[in-house]
Amino acid sequence: MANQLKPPPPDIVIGRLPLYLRALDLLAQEHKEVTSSYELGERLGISSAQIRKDLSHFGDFGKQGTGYQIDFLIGQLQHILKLNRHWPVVVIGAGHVGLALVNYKGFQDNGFDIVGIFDRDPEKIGQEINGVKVMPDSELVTTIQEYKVKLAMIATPAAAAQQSADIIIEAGVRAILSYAPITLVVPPEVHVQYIDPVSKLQHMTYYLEE
Amino acid sequence: MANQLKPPPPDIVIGRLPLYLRALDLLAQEHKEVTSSYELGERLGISSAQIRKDLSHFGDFGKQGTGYQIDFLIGQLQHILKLNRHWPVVVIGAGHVGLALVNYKGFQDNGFDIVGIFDRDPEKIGQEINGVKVMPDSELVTTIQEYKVKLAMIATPAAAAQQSADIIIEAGVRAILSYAPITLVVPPEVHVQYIDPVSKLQHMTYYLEE
DNA sequence: AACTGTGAAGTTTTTCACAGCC
DNA sequence: GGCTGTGAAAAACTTCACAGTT
Repeated sequence: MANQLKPPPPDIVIGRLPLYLRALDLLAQEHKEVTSSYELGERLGISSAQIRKDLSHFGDFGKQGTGYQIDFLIGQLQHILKLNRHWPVVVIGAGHVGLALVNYKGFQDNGFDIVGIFDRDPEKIGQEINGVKVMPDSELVTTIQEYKVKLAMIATPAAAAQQSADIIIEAGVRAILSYAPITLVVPPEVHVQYIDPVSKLQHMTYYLEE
Repeated sequence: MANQLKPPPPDIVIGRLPLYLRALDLLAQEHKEVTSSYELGERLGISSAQIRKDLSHFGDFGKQGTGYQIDFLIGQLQHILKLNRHWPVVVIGAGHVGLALVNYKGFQDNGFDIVGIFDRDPEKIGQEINGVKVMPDSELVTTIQEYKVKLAMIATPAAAAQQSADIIIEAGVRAILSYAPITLVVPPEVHVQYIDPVSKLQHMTYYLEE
């Protein structure tokens, strides 16, 4: 008999779930109780078929003729993405980018708790931003272990990013959001996402007329 | 006779060109003169075949047996992406995110000149960050027209983002990098890219163990 | 020997279109 | 009538593999 293991949902599908969640949160704020793949699709600029197929990887969340119960679907997506808990996060690098991250309200609002920001420059140690004290790199490993931190944001110069990544992975970090414009080399069990506004601007200049 | 129009290069390919450019810039800084699709691929975690195919949409830039002349390829990519000039950019919203953008060195280093940052809050007007004065929204349209600004970064709260987009598009902006966590509705000739660190973290928590 | 450029093959992703249910 | 879930079809994207050039 053939092996009937379902393939895991594609990563590209996982990446869209946060968008669905955002749109659903907005609908809930508008006191709507039910929505459809058509309404969601229109709000997100995505086809309704794609939304239905994406969700079908995880279960039958809708009702034919009716659509999706918004509260219920939010709960399901939060469960799938493991968002029904708080996640401690560390920020590496206390330059302009690192400080902006600590100041950004969106993390706290969505259950990502910044438990520390770290820098190798002694000048920066001790200052407090948004209730978080800048600590020396020497405390990085103990902090990660103490809070069982799995998530980190790297906001160091490019030259320091790989070294930082090596240290925090060794200490237990398993997912990195990097603002440094270099490709990090990490073991396969570690996930990395990049944010590079310059690359996104350069992508769009292609389409601009001179 | 059949119509022999080549299809335009896929958008996903355009999106990788800035990465290639970054890797090439690094190689040039290391005083290397020649590279190969294999070396580039290894540095970027991309297959060599994909790099060759991507580049082949725009011309024959390499030499068989040798590889790619780094300076030459940098020049070609800059030309393709229209980076052999400076681009004026406006920032909408002078909160933490907007201010961090004005402070970020990467834009200036890559030819993106922030010519103004705007806010509707009178309290914020007049302060100067990194040589740029915060101006009231009322000066937005005239500034865009004066500098012929085609690129904008939106760093307002979600609730204000669509309205800001409408205004700047009307004034002439054709590409928007939005930090607001909502999908903007824009006419087809306007390009939009989003940066949402929360969504990227949520994408990765899927893969973490509880 | 080393490496490009590229058709062809393979894989992934999206869209279509409709049976089935409310 | 309105909407989901889903096989099947279509489209998009990536990799293979190799002829051709230096």
